Amino acid sequence: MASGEDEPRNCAVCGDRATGYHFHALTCEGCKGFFRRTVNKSTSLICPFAGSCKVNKAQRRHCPACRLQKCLDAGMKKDMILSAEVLALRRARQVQRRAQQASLQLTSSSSVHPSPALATPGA
Amino acid sequence: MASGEDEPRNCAVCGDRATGYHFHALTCEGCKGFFRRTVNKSTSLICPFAGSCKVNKAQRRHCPACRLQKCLDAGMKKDMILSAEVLALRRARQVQRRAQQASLQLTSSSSVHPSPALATPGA
DNA sequence: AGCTGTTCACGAAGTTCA
DNA sequence: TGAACTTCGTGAACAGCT
Repeated sequence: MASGEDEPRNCAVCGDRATGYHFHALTCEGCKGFFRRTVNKSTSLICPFAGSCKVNKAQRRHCPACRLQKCLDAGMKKDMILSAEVLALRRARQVQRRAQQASLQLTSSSSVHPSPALATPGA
Repeated sequence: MASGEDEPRNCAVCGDRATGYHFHALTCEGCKGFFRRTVNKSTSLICPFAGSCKVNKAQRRHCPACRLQKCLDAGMKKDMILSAEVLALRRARQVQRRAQQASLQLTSSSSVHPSPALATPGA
């Protein structure tokens, strides 16, 4: 039992196909990105109606205010979003990694492959 | 099937070539701009005829009243037009952006040391 | 494997100007 | 008025960390 059982896994916000849990709720990629982008700018969101817009796959782009509200209702949490500090640290490490990778590549290529091109530069 | 099928994509209002969805309807650039400009002044629009004017590319400018009516019939929604508040906010942000850009330019050009330490990647 | 952020092409808003 | 343009929100694909 429960072998080939394919769960629907619908987005808790708009009903589109969910790709997993994002910020504590089962959502699609669209609502995932929307929440990260929008939750900090929530002050500038105003629903032109009474705040009761339908939020489904087709109409989710029409009213960001109601979409964000539904995100919050679905249990999405803004404190799951990585802080700027953490991101800065992550980026610094990435730079380090890349630099190290590059130097490693140079080392290995110069020691293993004695590139012949450098031997006779100007013919 | 659906191989080289080129969709007509005609404006739902006047039949001109549509450039995409505008305010919830597939329309041309002309009807898009017309709708945004006109929909708020709809009260002052009166058809001199029976309100059954033909609206096509050649005659769409003749009767704004009937053109607007056809826009609404095509499903164009006035609440898709950004509110004055949102626009004001957007403009304020643009002013900020430009000011910041200018100050950055001044800083970089007036600074003596070309330190690349400040990493501000794509915002 | 699962969940972060990042990237980037695209669609649909507004803006400009002849 | 509307063709051309700028701007920016979207979300699929991708990369990195745990």
